[in-house]
This record gives sequence, C-alpha cells and structure tokens, in this order.
Amino acid sequence: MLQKRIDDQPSISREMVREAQDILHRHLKRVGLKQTAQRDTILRSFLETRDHLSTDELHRLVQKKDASIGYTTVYRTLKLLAECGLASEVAFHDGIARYEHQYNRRSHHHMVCTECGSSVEFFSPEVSQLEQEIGRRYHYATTRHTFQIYGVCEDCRKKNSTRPA
Amino acid sequence: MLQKRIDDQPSISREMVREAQDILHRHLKRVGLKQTAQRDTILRSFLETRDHLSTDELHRLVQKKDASIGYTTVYRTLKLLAECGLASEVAFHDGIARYEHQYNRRSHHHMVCTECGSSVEFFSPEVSQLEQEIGRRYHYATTRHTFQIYGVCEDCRKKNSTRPA
DNA sequence: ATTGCTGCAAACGATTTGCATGAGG
DNA sequence: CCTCATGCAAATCGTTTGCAGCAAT
Repeated sequence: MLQKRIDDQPSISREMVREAQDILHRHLKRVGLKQTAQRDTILRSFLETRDHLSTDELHRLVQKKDASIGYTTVYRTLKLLAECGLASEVAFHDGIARYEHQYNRRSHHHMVCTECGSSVEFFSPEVSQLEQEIGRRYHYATTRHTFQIYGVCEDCRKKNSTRPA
Repeated sequence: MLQKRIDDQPSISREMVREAQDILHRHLKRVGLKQTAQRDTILRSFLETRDHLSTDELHRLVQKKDASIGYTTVYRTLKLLAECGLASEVAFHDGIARYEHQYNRRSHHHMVCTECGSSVEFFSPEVSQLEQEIGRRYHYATTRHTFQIYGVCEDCRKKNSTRPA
C-alpha cells in the first residue's frame, strides 16, 4: 500500500531504539513477562519503519532478520507494544488491523484515498483540544481518539477523468 | 452493548420510513436490482432503532418480524443501505462492523468507553470544517470522516475506585 | 421468460488458541 | 527448575461466496 509522506521525520536513532526497548522491558517486568530475543527483534523492525504496518507486513520484515520468527509471535508482540504505548492500532477501513509507532510522535491523523489506499498524515492540534473538551462535557476520562478522513486523491481523480466510468 | 442517549430524537415516523423506503427503491431501480419483501423488512427494522447495530443484532431484530430471513440477506441488504446513503458503517474498535442510520441525521461522532463499551454521541461542526480544510490543503476530494474518542466513562471509574485492581 | 434474490452451507481471511517443546528468570 | 514464550496447526470469528430453487420484473 502506498504511503505519501507529508512530514519528513528522520529515521529512528539508536538512542530512540534503546529508549523504546527500555520501555518495553520495563513493561514486561511489570506484568511478569520475559524479555526475549524475538520481542526485541520485532520491536526493532517495527521502529525502523514509518508506515502503517499490517501484522503480515511486519512479519515479512521481521523474517529478514530472523526467518524462524512466526506469525503468532508477531501478533502477540504487537499487542504488547500497544499495551505499553509504543504502538497503536489505526483502523483504515479495509478490514486489516494496522499499527504505527506512537513513541515520540506528535498526535496526528490520516486521510485515506478510498480508490488506491494511499494515505497522508496531517497534524491538527484542534482535534486534541476537542477530545479534552468533549470528555469534560460528558465526564469521560479520555485516553485517545481517532480521526480519519476519506476521499479521493488527486492522482486517482486524474485517472478517473482520463478513463471515465 | 449499552447505549447512552445524549440527544433525544423521537422514534422514526411513518413518513420517514416511507421516504427511506423510496430512497432504497429508487436506488434499486437505478442499479437494476429488485424490490423485495425481505429488503423492506430489514430496512424497517433498521430504522426502528437508534443504536449502533451489528449485523448480528439487526438479524435478531429482523427475525422477530420474519423468522425465515437469513443472515446473509441482512449482510447484503446492509451493504445496499450503505450504498444509497441510508446507513453508514461506524468502526468502534471491537472488530465488528456496526451500522447506524444516516438518513436525516446531523453529522455526529462517538465517544466509546473502553471498559463497558457504552457510547455517547456528540455533535461537533468544527470537525466537518476540518475535513474540508484538510482536503483542500492536500488536494483530496473528501467524502466523509470518522472521529471517535476513547476513554472511561463515569460509571466505570466509580466501579474501579470501589473495587481497585 | 429472464434476471435477480434467497437461504443454506461451505469458503474465506484475519486473528486467536491449545499444545508440546524450548528458553529466560 | 519453574514459568513463560515460541511455533505450529487447528480453531474461531466475522464476513463472503457458490449454488439450487424461488420470486420479481
């Protein structure tokens, strides 16, 4: 799936990887789980991308580093990463769970093209303010929100006018 | 699943049902499909609620009117309703597709409790403005958006403080 | 008559689970 | 050592599809 980049954040630094690993390790200790090579490998692969990965895609990436790591472990680890705040699920409307990293990321949102599936990220602090405000109004302790816009991107519109239905 | 109502719209009138049925029938004619008793029954059941129905829940409701109507038909009809704008899918984060009616509804959004699954609806015109604005900025022809807030509702917080983890 | 519709059962794809084996604390 | 992690295969969940008979146009 394509991915247009609006912001150009540099690829993740050694420091950040270490810090994220620490977060994971602390989380594991806290809930009485074990630190394993597989979990670290998966975390590292995950951090090395900026895409909205499906479990399948991440599994493929992980396999390049260690072909013995199975599907199931990737699923389970992704859940762990979500638990400790390193990853979060983004539901595009294609029936597949996708994850992105949440570590050191400004709150951002997605606009998805319903024809080609490409997406842009955008930032909109107003939305976080809204979250606060609505939460207060209805007495919810809010934790997060999702905001997605669906539409048709410029390229697809061009294609459509060239080859009309 | 629970459903707290913030706005109190009266239950749907005969008029509205008729109008919605017309919309469906016109849509069917337009795309060369047929008008059937099942489709009308399903539409009527759908309109009679204000909840965010899963296909399963709608199927159960429909069966009270006509026990012979099957699962598959409900799925297929719900898709038709979505096509002609009478229904729209709302993705809470529980892995089930839910639908709500869209006919004669102001643009609204959901706040979902991650503990008990109950939800409130709220209205926020700012969000639609944002959709326009972001779409213009990145040259997308936007069609719709989703905005959901997740958090813990007052009741669940009370329960938690009574019976701490 | 022709074409689409229905309900069933089987297929499907994504995710989860049971289990025997292997590795971390 | 004891407990949890792993990988595999099988199970499960929601959803979709193929098909034979039925109904709307």
